[in-house]
Amino acid sequence: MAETAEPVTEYVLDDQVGYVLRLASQRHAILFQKHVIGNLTPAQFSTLLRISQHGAVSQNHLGRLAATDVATIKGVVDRLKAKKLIETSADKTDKRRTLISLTAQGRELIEKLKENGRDITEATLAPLSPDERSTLLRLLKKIS
Amino acid sequence: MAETAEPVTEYVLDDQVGYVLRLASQRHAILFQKHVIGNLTPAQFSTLLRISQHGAVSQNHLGRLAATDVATIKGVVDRLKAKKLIETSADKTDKRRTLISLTAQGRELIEKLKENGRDITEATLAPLSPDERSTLLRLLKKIS
DNA sequence: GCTGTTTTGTTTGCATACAAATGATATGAA
DNA sequence: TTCATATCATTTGTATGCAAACAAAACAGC
Repeated sequence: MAETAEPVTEYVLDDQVGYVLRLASQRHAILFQKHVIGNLTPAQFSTLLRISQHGAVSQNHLGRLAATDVATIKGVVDRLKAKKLIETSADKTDKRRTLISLTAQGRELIEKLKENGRDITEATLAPLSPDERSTLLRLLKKIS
Repeated sequence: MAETAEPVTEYVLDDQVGYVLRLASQRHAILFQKHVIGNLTPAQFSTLLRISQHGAVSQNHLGRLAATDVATIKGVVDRLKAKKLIETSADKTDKRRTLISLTAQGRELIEKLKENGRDITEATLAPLSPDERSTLLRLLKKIS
């Protein structure tokens, strides 16, 4: 009953949380792209919603709100600006800052985006029961 | 009791599965980078393990095994080759194919990587009980 | 054998994502 | 006030990740 070195348990890549997180994210990305309006990316979508929630924000602050790196948020902001969904203005009290806010067009889009986001979440969670959905959310938040 | 349009439920970005998947992936990526040996990325790590499991494979097949796009797997293979962990040879029966296999150095690394991978998974899942861990894995696979 | 279709590998373009470094500006403490 | 420190925005470099298009080779059906 002793003797042999117990093989801890075989290492199965498909059972590692990082790998499965990647697979789930991949499927969600496909569904997102399929359903999203305006050719927005997930990063652009989240960023728009954060501005809508928070009002005018600096770029760095916006990055923190949307869990996006400073180097990455710049590109996102540039592209949203090119799409005329956001606009920038100088912060009078702090010359380092650029205030970012929604354009009229951006504000108009927000409600549609929320509806859109619900559809995307629904499609992603379709294989799960209501209980499983809340459990998944709870556990994902716990490891975040 | 009727009259007003029921607000479906407010749209809370932090409760959308896509956003939370991204947050969980971010934390995992940080832990991965902190613990991994040889400066491997998650993609490089998975790819090495797949070659180890499967033996010599073509590049496209390897991409499918590791859930990595053909355009992406090329870069991963290039970098693993530059690190001298894998090597390529011509497929005699199919001139289109390049067979990819581990080098001696790559084979040597595999067992350490499995140990390493267990540590990374453990760190990522640390906030969860054993039951919660298997539930999370099960639900993630279900939406993949 | 021919031919239409697939598969394989490559390249380009776009969009995250993060580390690290830099310059400009703010701010707090000496 | 001045100086060390912190914050803001930007830039560079590296690595995924996917769409689209391409040439070469293989294959399936006739």
